[in-house]
Amino acid sequence: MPKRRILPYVLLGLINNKGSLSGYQISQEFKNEIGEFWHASHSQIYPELARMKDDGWVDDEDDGKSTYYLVTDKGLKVLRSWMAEPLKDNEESFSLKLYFIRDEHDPLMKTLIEQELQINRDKYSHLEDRLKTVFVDDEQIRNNFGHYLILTRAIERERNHISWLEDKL
Amino acid sequence: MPKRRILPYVLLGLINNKGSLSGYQISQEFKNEIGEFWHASHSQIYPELARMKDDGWVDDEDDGKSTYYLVTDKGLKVLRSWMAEPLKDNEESFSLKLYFIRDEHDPLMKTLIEQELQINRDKYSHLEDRLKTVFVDDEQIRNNFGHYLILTRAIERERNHISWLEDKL
DNA sequence: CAGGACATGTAAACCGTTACATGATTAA
DNA sequence: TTAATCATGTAACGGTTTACATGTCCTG
Repeated sequence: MPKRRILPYVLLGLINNKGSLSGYQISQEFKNEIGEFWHASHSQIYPELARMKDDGWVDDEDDGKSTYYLVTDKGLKVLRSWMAEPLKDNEESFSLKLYFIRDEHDPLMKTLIEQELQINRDKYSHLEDRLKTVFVDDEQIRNNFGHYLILTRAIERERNHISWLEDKL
Repeated sequence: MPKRRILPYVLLGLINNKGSLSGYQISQEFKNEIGEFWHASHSQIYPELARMKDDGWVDDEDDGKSTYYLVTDKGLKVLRSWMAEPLKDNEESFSLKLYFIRDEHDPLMKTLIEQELQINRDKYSHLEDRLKTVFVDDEQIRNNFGHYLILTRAIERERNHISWLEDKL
């Protein structure tokens, strides 16, 4: 399977979050929190917006200074359908999709958190197994100390993430 | 500046950790913990190993079945020099470099943790500032609930990471 | 003896960054 | 008035993935 292009969904989500945005404004958005999970340079953004307009996902309004884009009904459907797709293994998708939820009571939120919880519980138990099988004795730890550290760190990170997710449910 | 190629350093670090590895074994390694931070497919690994051999970073030994690679003195210097470079903003480099530290008492460990701590304290205070400026009232939170969640989650993640780093020092 | 794992290699496609360009507006 | 920011666009380059290829070895 080809690597899933998610840039168009990110753009849809950003525009939808703010109501309307210009290409330049989108490029500025990536300096904020969204930039923790995704980034795109202006040379990607402008052509992508043009393609999205061709596909009828967005409309544009030009005020003479900038071209502002708005999500169409079709675009909103595309966005929601992407957001409703089951999460894959990567945490970025979870964060991105969560970021694009505006309404406190959107039912998608619970689904997302439950999916992420499942993924992370599996990962957690996998990491614990690895710790037990790879580091059977102290010598293993002493001779691969960095590996030991990042593994225990990963376990602690998962634990922290899981308890946050449980708390939000 | 061109995007820094770190694949050769990752290969050096992996081979150095295990003593010797074949291309195939390296591709399998990415299924383990290292895969959390970096991945490469075999179509990248084999040509890269050939280049590294040309550059004298590794030697190879063929047992008829597989070609095993070993880090040369020159390769070890290259690896250590990369590991000693100041960390940039991304956590992957920290994890990778830590992973490549075998000896519990390697002085590089303290330096790495201190650098990572500095980076994360800065990030933490930046995120706290963002929270204060973006979410000034409850209405902001209600209307951008996903954004609010991922921001508070990011803050909690940093807090957890920072206290782990402090603990290890 | 067939299917899966081992083992290595190259070519094409894809996606993203950097660099190259241009011009308007605004603040020092 | 000049440097920075706003604003948009395209071309070249580079790194990674996917697909195409091939052959061996081992296990059920």
